[in-house]
Amino acid sequence: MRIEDVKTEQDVKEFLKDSPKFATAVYLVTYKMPYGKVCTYGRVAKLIGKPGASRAVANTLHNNPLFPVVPCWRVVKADGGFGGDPKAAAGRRGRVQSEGVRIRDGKVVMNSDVLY
DNA sequence: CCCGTGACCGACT
DNA sequence: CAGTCGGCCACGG
Repeated sequence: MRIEDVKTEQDVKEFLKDSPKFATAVYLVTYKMPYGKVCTYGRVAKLIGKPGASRAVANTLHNNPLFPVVPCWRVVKADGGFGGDPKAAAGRRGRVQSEGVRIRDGKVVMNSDVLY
């Protein structure tokens, strides 16, 4: 299964059939995130029934094998900041901003409107 | 099965 | 409001 052919939720599941259960759940939730919205690592953890696993979520998204099908750039830190390698972080910030999300001091302006 | 590794979080100073 | 601190947890070696 090639990444170019992944176009539906089923395709995503198929592509990740050999991945750990937790990782699959993370990518699936992220896959559903709407354009122009963002979510925090902690919230994603709760959404998949693993409250407290924010770090694990981050580790997982760091190795996103389905970029850009799975919009991992829409997942940010609790304070709206972008973690990881500064270069990559800047790239994700640019994408989020291009989707119309307001950025201030390098961080997403967190509010109920942009929060998924 | 223990251990180190992080794109983290919330509480507290 | 900016740091610090302890706790968290899946994953791979």
